[in-house]
Amino acid sequence: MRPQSGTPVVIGLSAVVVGMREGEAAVLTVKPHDDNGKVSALAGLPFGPFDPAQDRTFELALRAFVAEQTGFELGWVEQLYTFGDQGRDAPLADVGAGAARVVSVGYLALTPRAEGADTPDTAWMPWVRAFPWEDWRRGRPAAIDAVIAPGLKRWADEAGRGAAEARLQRARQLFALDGAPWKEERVLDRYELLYEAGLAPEAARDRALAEGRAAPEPARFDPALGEPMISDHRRILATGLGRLRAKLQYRPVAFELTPPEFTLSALQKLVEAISGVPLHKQNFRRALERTGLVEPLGRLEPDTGGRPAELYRYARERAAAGPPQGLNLPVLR
Amino acid sequence: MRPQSGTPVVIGLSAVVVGMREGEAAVLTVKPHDDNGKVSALAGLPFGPFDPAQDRTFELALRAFVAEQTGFELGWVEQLYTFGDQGRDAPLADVGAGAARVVSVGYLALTPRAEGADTPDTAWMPWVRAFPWEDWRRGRPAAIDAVIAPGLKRWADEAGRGAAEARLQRARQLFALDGAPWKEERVLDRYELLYEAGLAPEAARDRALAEGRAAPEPARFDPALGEPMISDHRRILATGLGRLRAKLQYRPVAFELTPPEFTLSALQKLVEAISGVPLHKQNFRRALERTGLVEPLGRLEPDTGGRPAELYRYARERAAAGPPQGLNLPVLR
DNA sequence: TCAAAAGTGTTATCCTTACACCCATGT
DNA sequence: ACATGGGTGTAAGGATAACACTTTTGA
Repeated sequence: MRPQSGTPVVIGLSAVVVGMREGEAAVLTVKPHDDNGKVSALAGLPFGPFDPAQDRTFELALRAFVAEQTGFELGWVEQLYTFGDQGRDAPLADVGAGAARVVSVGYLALTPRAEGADTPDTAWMPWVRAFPWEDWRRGRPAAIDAVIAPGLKRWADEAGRGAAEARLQRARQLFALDGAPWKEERVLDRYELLYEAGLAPEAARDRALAEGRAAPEPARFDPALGEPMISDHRRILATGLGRLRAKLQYRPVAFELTPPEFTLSALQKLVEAISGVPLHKQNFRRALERTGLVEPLGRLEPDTGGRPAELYRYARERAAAGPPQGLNLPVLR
Repeated sequence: MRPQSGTPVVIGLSAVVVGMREGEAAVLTVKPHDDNGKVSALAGLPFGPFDPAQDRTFELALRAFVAEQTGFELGWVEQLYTFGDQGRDAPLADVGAGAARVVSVGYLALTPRAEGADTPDTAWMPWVRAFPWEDWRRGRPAAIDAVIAPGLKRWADEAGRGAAEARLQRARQLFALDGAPWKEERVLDRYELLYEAGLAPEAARDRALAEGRAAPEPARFDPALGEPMISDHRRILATGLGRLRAKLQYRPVAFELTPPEFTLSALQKLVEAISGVPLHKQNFRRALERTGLVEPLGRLEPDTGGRPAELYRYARERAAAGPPQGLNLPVLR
């Protein structure tokens, strides 16, 4: 196997680190600065280079640079996806003399300890800030019908004949328009649709860069369309959240985000924060019980504001044994 | 982002191409030959380099070189995993002067047309040949208890105290020993276990290479332990099949493997060939019916050997609409 | 007429969904 | 006593798993 050309490849690693923070699901972000110390206005995911001469595996390299960059030790980690397409502002990097192609390998990491103060360079961002339309916990977000649907409609109308209907169809399916069901795990497809439709500010930026124009002033937080991120990081984040939401349904990943002891309400809040949909209390508990993955400790948590709640722990030993696993989501209403 | 060293990275692409062939699920393999035309004794997956200067996306590069190498046009394609660990015989490649680190991006591809004659260089291999223990269609494979379980037992006994029990536990869960349930989608974990336990010939080879010894004569097909492949290709294959089996249960991927018209029995045979478990006829049909993904054509297929069967087609339009999707597997017995 | 495969009916059981109500604490 | 969450009971409907039987062809 020989490379056909002199263009070198650089492999970058990025991490979607998810944890609970003050009852909200949050991701670890960094404010990148260039070599002159100028700090970017937009946040990014922790990312770093993979050194082919030194790093034995991607995962070890990832753990090392996240610890170095953010002071954070990762627990549960899994590979997400490898991004190599041109034109999504995963652009050229300088390497000695000349430009290199950057390929970035994204990872998803979960941690039960998302505490610790934010520093000037790192912060935990409630991920709903990046994707406000993904939060259905208090019902269908108004912005979907007020802003997103009209925007997509406009975009569909720009297309010729057959294409317009196909675009509308996609919009309907993904954003649950006209009574289509909401599929919470399709986070990436929704983001991609908004990107294609030009509703994500990253799209305009990438187009400008591709055409050699100056990138427009980065847009800031928009309550309907969310907060953009540097490079293709919001896309990687969407990939991670989609994967996490899907995984919730067939693997006991929720427990990678809990402290060692927790109440069932806290667990439910957690699953709701990740999946973005409200759950039916009793059915959630019954489903949990059926899995046998959780064990009451016989002790109470008094700080609930009402009746004290029983504390539970995750019975990890039983996770491997039982036939099925993973929670399912008895959606409320 | 700057590379820390002078070691270059080369990106390779590999494809797990799955199709039905004479009623069996098969993967497309190539017999690699070196520059002198000497052909390897072992089969490999189609693989090729990614050219950072020419190729816009991984997927386009993949389609191009698979077509070139095997004459095959791919249909449905999805990225599997990116393999970059050292020591799994994804070893160094020659690049001009000096060695490069090879990172390989694996893809899964499905095709309804696995016909066409084998050539000297390419062949469709029934994938059960690589993983005989994965075929439970005619009941629990005898080799599991006769060969694999004792082998794993020996391996566990080599470990000290606590470790031995952990190894046994893993073996029990993955290979359904002592009444543990069989989880058909854990193809990769099972292969990895066999590799760690030294029951896959690839392990001895990789150890020899890592220690600078000559690689042992490649072992050939073993009816219990399967047929090894070059490099880490059997691992990539296991990743692909595990993914495919899992996906069967929540996405309508089975139809990417069918011809445009098919009988329900043929579809059932197909799902059984992929998942490796026997299915309950009527419950399979009922489940299918519920999804509404399939439409009778009102015509019959006479060549069944018994009563003619009704022909169906996949109603792709309906796939996007309906709430759930994917078949589930009503396992027989 | 018989083998071979296609195709159906029926039931018990379990899971899911949904409704409504009771319990224990702090103020 | 009442507000605030924690924590049940129960019943309808639907999905699953398992049973065995009928139908239609070719040899």
